[in-house]
Amino acid sequence: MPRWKPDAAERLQAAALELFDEQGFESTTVAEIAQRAGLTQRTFFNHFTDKREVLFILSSEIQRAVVGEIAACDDAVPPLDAVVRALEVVADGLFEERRAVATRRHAVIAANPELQERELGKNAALTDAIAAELHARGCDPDTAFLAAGTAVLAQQAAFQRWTRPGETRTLRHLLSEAVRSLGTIVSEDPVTS
Amino acid sequence: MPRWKPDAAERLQAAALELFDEQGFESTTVAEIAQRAGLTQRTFFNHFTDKREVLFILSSEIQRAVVGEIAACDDAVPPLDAVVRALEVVADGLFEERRAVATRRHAVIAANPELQERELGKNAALTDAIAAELHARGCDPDTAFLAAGTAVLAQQAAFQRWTRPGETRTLRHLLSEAVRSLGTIVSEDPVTS
DNA sequence: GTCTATATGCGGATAGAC
DNA sequence: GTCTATCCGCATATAGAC
Repeated sequence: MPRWKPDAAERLQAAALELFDEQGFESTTVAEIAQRAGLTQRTFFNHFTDKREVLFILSSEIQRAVVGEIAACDDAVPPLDAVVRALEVVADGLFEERRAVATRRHAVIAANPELQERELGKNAALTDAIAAELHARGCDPDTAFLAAGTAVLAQQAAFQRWTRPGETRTLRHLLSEAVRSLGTIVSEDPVTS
Repeated sequence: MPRWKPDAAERLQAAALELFDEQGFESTTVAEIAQRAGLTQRTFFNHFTDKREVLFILSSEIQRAVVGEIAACDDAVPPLDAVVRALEVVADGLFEERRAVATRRHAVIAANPELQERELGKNAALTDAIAAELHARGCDPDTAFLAAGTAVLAQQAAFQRWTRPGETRTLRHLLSEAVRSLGTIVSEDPVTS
């Protein structure tokens, strides 16, 4: 019998999500979150550097997974395709089973500018990490940045749809659809043809 | 004879840029900036909501200009092309003559995470404004978001090059080049073909 | 607890426009 | 004269460093 219940970070995230949903991000204190999770404020700050960070518990894991998938991909695969395939694998492996939580989380973030800023930072970090991996695969830096940015943009669009109430299609499906839309949009541009 | 010298905001920005360049963003106080501009700390905060904002004095003007250009564009022009044309006009009209300042500004921002976060926010706001204008022109919201995001991504890549020491090509030229690169990257993706 | 810096609220002064 | 824009002074809340 363990001395403490496991998954402290996950329980803190669940408690935080509930409280942010009920009373808003700003008017919720870290002490409240810890109490609802059956832990102390000190434990909260042991797991997260600040109050916002409790909503981004999966970010680093996602980033590692995506970069790993790209690294494992055959070098002959063109850059954007490599990134999109990686995002699809991660969509199935990490996102699909968490749709309900992701939707509530998305709503909380949409309601608070501070959290939106943090999310933009996470997306930028993901883009940079992907670009670095593409560069390591032999891409020139500019192409790497554009391919990474394009893929993350498609991911954002897909994620936005995926968390809309009533939407039932998988994130993988919506991601493919977003990439196809991008193809249409770009090929319609006279400068590119 | 005016009671005060004109262009208080511009003088504050110039003073701030010098000081941030000399001693860094964090170790420069608002009082110092105001003093170098011949003004007081209170006046600084009358013009800018916080210390970072002094480096983003042109953002709202750029956003208005871009959105205006898109609105003025013929409805038959496809969405991405409309945005790219608008960015090219703004590149010539607002950026090209400020290359030296923009380069120093870019270096200061690159050296500070807080400023990078603010810049990401400005880019996201620009993307949203562009997407809203495209939507008003009849685009569906998803296409609008993707087209706006794509254009802003190309703009970011072009801007990054434009502010590299030794680079002499115009921002308009680099922007066209980035859009062409995007075309290649996306068309090489099997999902889109 | 003190010191420094950021940021805000409120009032007040003056020049130019009407 | 009144109104508005612009700027200054003072007080203060807040947060972090020491």
